Amino acid sequence: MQVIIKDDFDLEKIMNSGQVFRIQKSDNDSYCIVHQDKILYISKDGSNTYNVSCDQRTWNETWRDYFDLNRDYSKIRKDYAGNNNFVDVTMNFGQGLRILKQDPWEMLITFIISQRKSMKAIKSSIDKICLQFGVCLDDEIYKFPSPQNLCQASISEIQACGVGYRADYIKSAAESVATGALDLCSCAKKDDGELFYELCKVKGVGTKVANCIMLFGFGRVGRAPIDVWIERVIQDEFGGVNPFPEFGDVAGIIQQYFFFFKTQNK
DNA sequence: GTCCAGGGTAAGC
DNA sequence: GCTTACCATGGA
Repeated sequence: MQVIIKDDFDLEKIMNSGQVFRIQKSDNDSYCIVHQDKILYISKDGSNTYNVSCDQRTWNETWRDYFDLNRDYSKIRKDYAGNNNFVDVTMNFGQGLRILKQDPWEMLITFIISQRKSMKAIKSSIDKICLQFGVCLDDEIYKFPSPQNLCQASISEIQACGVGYRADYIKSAAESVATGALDLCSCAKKDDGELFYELCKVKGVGTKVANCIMLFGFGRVGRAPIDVWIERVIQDEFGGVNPFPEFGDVAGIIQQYFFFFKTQNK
């Protein structure tokens, strides 16, 4: 089937923006994306036209939301252009980026793993976890393991995926979600403050990781995670003053332009 | 071998 | 409230 996407949409940039670790690029410029129990193969076929492997209904009900296609990113770039050179440069450089709305449970584990790890090392660990504990969906493509799958694993089995001391955190988080002590479904209805508070109760989840889970798993695009790269931006480009409050309810999107620019131009 | 990575926890103050 | 030592491991 074919779909038309007119707004900012660059899968290569999205794949390399540090928010998603479950996109694989194949030789023929086709991307394979795993989301929950679904696989999407998508490739460009014209300026605004894409070939997708799903039907219209699945596209509308699953992937439009996943790609955040109801938000006008070009308008956001236009709204914030012309005030600050660094903002202009990074928005231009990152044109095509979007904030994906991924599975909250997967984001919880993914960003617990992310602490003090490079993006490549994160992807390597996620791949191993899916291979070890996830269900096989298709040829060599594995679902991210469920909370039940993961809390049945031993600490040493989890550690074998290269996560080091984070294995304790992962096990504990999986137990919280599996037992219902942490209900991610009801979390989706909470406001930002309450959701942040709930996530920070999980061992291994602090301010930065909680904001990543909110931004990439709950679509809370007002949240701007501050990691080592963004901290450098604040020091080098804004004189040590956190600029994100001025970007209001799209601070997380601006943050993503900054992060992508910095990590691609190191 | 050395340094850094999308940080957090617990102890100490 | 704010510092600081420590945490395992992969990748450059």
